[in-house]
Amino acid sequence: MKEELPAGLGELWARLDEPEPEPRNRLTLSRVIGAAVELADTDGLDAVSMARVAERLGFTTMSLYRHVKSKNELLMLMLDRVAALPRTLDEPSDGWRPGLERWCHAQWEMLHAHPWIVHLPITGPPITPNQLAWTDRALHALHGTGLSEADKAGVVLLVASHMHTMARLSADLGSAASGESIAAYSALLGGLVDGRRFPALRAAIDAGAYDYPTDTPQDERRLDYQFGLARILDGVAVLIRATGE
Amino acid sequence: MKEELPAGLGELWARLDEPEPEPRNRLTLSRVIGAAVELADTDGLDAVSMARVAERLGFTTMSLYRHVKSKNELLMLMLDRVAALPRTLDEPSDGWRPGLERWCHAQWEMLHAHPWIVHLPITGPPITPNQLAWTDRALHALHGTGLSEADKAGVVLLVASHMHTMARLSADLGSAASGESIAAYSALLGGLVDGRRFPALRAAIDAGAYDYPTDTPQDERRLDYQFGLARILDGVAVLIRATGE
DNA sequence: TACACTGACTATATGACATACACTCCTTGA
DNA sequence: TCAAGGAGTGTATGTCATATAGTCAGTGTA
Repeated sequence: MKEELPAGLGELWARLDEPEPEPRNRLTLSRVIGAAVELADTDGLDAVSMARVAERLGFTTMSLYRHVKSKNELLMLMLDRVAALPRTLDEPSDGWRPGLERWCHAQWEMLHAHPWIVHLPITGPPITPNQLAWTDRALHALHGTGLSEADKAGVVLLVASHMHTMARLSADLGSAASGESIAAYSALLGGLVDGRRFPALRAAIDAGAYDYPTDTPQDERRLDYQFGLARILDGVAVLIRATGE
Repeated sequence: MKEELPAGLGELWARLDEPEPEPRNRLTLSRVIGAAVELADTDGLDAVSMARVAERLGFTTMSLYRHVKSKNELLMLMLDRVAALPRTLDEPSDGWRPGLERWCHAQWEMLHAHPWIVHLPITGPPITPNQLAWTDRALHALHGTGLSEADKAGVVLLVASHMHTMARLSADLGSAASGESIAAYSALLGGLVDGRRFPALRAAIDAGAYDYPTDTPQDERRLDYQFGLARILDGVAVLIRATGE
């Protein structure tokens, strides 16, 4: 959770673009990142320790530090590795709203392919090339709306935050695996909430507003981001209309 | 980040309500929580280790485990301790929107009084009494809008998530203390972003959309949650209007 | 051919951390 | 008076990131 704003960043990105020099049995930055990502994908972010990454590559723990300044840097590089912009986003959209919706869908796909992303102890703003690319695409989608640049930036932050939050919720619910604990939670909540202390909440629970569908297959049981996104975009539409007047 | 859904929860809440039995020099659950909260308030969440909490109380590390099952449980109790509903929210509001806005303001105050809240490694849904109370108040604010219970729940989740996200951003930016690194980031961003690769982002930066006001006093330099909230509530208004038809 | 240098990896060590486990008392109730 | 249990202690284990000091093979220079 400690944060040092990095110094030689450009240098780091340059190193990323270098081709693999000698494909011998040598350790490379790319291999380190790859192993770490694999670990996170299969066993979660907690499984990513310097020791385990090194072991998977057949080297000693400390060898990683030849290629990476700290574990924090490795985590940042993992994010960048995985956050490549999909082709889909290059096609032109008809209007800002479909554009942003497509952007969100792509973001959602990425966040679900690598659920550990939302658990990265990242503090501070995005600075990796791929992250900047995502931001650029979202801003681009708002081109022609008449919004000020500051408003565009605000909208992008809002939308991106929403996706991030929902993905995190979804990942947490999903990793409380097999749905059992979800059902358990529903029951727990139902039993815990006293109608006298919490009448509004009680009513919502009784109406089934907090039931998660436990019968749907594992993959579908993602939390839905659409509802919130629709509200947000409706609100953005209001702003755009007001700006145009 | 590992999650076990707790067993004897009701029992735990009951223990919270018990009056302090003997105010001698004994360790109590309440004192443990209090010391932990003080530590987090002054030195951040990372400073909260079982060892340091115990030291502050003049006991050994292991003594804490007599009152708390795990550090995770302690973190949950810290949150509950600090998340008491303020009186303000009891007064009636004229309409759902002012009601939600008041709710958000109160939430913002709380999150800023204890910035570590947003860094709690909480996975899974809220279950402490005070958290439920907050949810209940928010749902209550939407009473009379004609929304379905499920929609109300969706709106509350959306609004609460937004506050949480903005508080987190604000805390992170604030803890990169003294504003220096914020300015440093602005400069870094400005230098890093290539106008050919990221034209939309470049335009936004050049328009000052990503400048943080470094001249405002420390306390005011909080990230603003109002912009996003206004968009969200505008969107909710659209939904309410559509529902009423 | 000799040698020093360098870059890549290893070995070992440190200090923080959560927490298991086995105790030592002191208080309380019978 | 004594047994029992509760409260707190002491010690130990395993994991973690990472500092520091090697080791060793290959390379360029004399």
